[in-house]
This record gives sequence, structure tokens and C-alpha cells, in this order.
Amino acid sequence: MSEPLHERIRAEVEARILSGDWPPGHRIPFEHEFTAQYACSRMTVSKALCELADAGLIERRRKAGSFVRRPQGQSAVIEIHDVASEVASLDRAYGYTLLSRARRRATAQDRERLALARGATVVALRCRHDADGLPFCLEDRLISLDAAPDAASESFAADPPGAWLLARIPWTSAEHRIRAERAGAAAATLGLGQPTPCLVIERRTFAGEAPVTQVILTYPGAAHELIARFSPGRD
Amino acid sequence: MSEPLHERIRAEVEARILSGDWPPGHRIPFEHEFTAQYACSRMTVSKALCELADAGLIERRRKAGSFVRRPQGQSAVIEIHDVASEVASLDRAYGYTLLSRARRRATAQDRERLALARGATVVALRCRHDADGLPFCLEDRLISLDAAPDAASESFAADPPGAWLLARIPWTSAEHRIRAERAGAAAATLGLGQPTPCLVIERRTFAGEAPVTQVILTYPGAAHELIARFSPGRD
DNA sequence: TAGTGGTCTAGACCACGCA
DNA sequence: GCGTGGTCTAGACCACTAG
Repeated sequence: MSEPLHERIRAEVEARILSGDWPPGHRIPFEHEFTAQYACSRMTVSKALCELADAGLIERRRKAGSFVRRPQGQSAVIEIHDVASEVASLDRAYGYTLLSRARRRATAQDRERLALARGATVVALRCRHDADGLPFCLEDRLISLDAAPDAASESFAADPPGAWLLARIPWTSAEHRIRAERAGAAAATLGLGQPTPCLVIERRTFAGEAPVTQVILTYPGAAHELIARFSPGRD
Repeated sequence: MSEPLHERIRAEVEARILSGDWPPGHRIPFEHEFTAQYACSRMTVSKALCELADAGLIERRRKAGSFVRRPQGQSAVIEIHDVASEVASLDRAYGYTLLSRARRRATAQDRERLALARGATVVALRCRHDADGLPFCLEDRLISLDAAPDAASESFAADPPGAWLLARIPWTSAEHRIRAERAGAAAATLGLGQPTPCLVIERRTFAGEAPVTQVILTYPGAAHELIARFSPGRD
């Protein structure tokens, strides 16, 4: 058995669908018909068809059967890695510089960035990530000391705060905003001329309802792409 | 049985992992231990643990057991909607204009964009999506006639090609690239001054190994953000 | 109501990888 | 070696739902 049988069934049904042999809306054979065709048990067929259903290629309805789905594709999936591993995956040397660190009672702007209550205290960091000695990304981060009290005694001089937080504070949800922007205050730090467009990623992370951190990552547009390969999901 | 048992097992193990109770590297109980704990068969436990492995939360090794995986960096999920529904969700009036349409043997550049074989034919489209009468997004699309022969006889004068393709051609995977760019050729069409940064989304879609379509969407940066809220779980 | 998929069982054999 | 997970079987009962 070089290849699992359920995998072979899945691949053959998938090929029928992708070739157009079984067009959208077509009812594919019942499970018991596959068990006869492949001389196997129902569990094996079921596993193959469930994989196709998870992949969004078919829809299964009790009593009616399984049908080829009309492709949905409204939404997609993108992976966003943390900066250090991003640089590492490009096979370039990673460098990190802390530009500034401040501990303060949250200003009005801080409270808006991080959805904080009045009177909360934060650590504000600015740092630069380098690849092969060249500026790769500018990071502007707020950390809530309510969520991460240890951040108050951490200098962040040697290691970037992203990995530090990730290793300590469990998070349950995050919100991303991605946009293009003209390099403003970041231009000088990144060694850019003014008109250079940048890719800006804003991320707010929460543990339950409590805000943990907010970060603005600015990448020189020419030097960076978000890349992802993905498959349609269930939905 | 309101909830399948394998689902309950999956949820309880996932909770242990996300709470930090079982930290990265921790070996979780063997399948036979779960069968004792839940008084169920091995298949049921296996299904639950396979789901967690698919989601990237655990790694399973023969003889050794199953282990909590270290977080893969900050991998995340972002939804990318198609342009028409994007405009609709902003509660603005959607408009569509076909700028050009050509059918041709694939040029070298076309072949690179769409990973096509020599001698393939394509339909090349340029169109503009408007919101409340203002340019919202510029679309530059290639369609492989091998994958979508009907595109040869479709004018695309009234309806955007994205939805047309989605309704007809099933796809199994796609590749996205997102970057910031200075408005170049797109500037005039979008009614922009030259230095305006744009958010550029490139998407290549495949059915199995066969390329279907490639599209470059250019959004004026100030007018557009990708926004997503997500939770950790499936990678 | 009858037939489908969803779930589950109590076994089994095998491949792999750590000893 | 030997124990793990990977796969598979030949049944079973149940929930859902189209007819």
C-alpha cells in the first residue's frame, strides 16, 4: 500500500470534478456505490468524501447525497509570520535595534490604538528589524501592562518584543489592517526617500476581551510582499 | 448526543493547549489513554487528534507520541472578498467598466504571470471597479482558455470576470502576493497623482496543477484596507 | 417512511522509529 | 525488538430530510 486508499479515492473524485467531468451541481455516487467500486468499507469512502467536503469541493446532504459545489471563493487565507522568522525564511541575516522605549500612563491616542481603559499604563516601543544589515521593517508597538506586567521590567534591548510576548501571553483573537501608505515619519529611519510607498500592517491582539498589544509594522513596499498559497476552506 | 464525541475530545485538548496547561513540546496522552478516559474506541480518539494535527496544534510521531507544536510564528488568517461584495459591504454603489479585452497567444510575460505552457492562448482584461461613481480598484486579469474555454465567447462588458469565473471554474488552490506600490500606469485610470501609494494584490488561481487565472488588483492606498479579525487554531 | 450521511465500535494488520 | 500512530474492516445505531 504505497498510498492510502482513502487518498486515492479522494484524488480520483477530485480529478473528476476539476476536469469538469462532474460539473457543479452534479450528484456524485453514494457512499455505498463507492464501497462497491473500490471494494472497501464505508469508513474509508466516508473519510475520502469528508476531506473533499472540508476542502469545499462537495456538499453532503443527508438523504439527498453528495453534490459538487459551485466554487465559493469569497474569502481566502493568508499567513503572516513574525518578522524574525520572515527574515530567516528569506535566508538573510536578521538584525534588531531598539530605537526607543517608554513607560507611561496611556495617552488618548494610546487608548484608541489599544482599546484601553482610562488610567491604564503601557510600554511603548519603537524598533527596527534589519535583513543583511539593511532596514527591513519598522515596528511601533504598545504593550498593555495590565495584560503583560513583566514587560515593565524588560528592556527589549536585545530581543524583539513580538517573540517575547508570543512566548508569554496567550492570545485568543487578533485584528489586522493592511494598507499602503506613503513613507512619513518612518522614511528617515528606514533610509527612504519621501515618496516611497510602504506596506503597513496593524495588528491588535486580545486575550479574551483584554487588549494585550498593538503593533504597526511598516515595510518598504519594494522590499516586501506578503505571500500565501492556500486552498478554499469550508464555509 | 448533542455534540459528537470526537468534537468534544478535540475541544478539550485544544483548550488545554491554548490555556498553556499543555505547553509547546509537551507530550499529550497516547491514543489508548484517551480511549480509557473517554471510554470510546481508538477511531474516535484518532479522528479528534487528526483534526488537531491538521490544524497545526499538535504533531504526531509514530512510536514517540503526539506533541504540542511550537507556534509557527504569527500565522494568521485574513479574508479577501471579491471586489463587488467589498464595495457592497461598504454600503456604496458598485460600478463596473470594461477598459479593454484581448484574446491572444500568450506572450512571454503572460506565461510568466500565469505559469502557462508555450503556445497557450489567453484572454486579457483590464477593468475598473467604482464605488459611488469614484474609481475604487483597477483590475488587470489573464484567463487561461485551456482552463476556461467559454471565456473566449464572453464579452465581460457588463459583468466583472471574477464572479463569472468563480461561478464556472472550480479551483483548488491560489497564491496571493500583497505589496505596496507607487501608482504607475494605474494612476491616470484611478484618477490619482503620481506619488500616491497603492495596495496591490496579485492572485493566481489553480485547478489542481492547471493555472486558471491571474489577476492584479490595484487599490488606491488611502481608500482601502484589508481588515480581518481572527483566532488562533487552524494554521 | 425510507434512504442518506454522521458517528461509533471492537477489533485488525502494518509501517515507522526509537530502543 | 516493540509500541506508537496510520489505516482499514464489517458491522451498528442515529439524525436528518426528501419524497
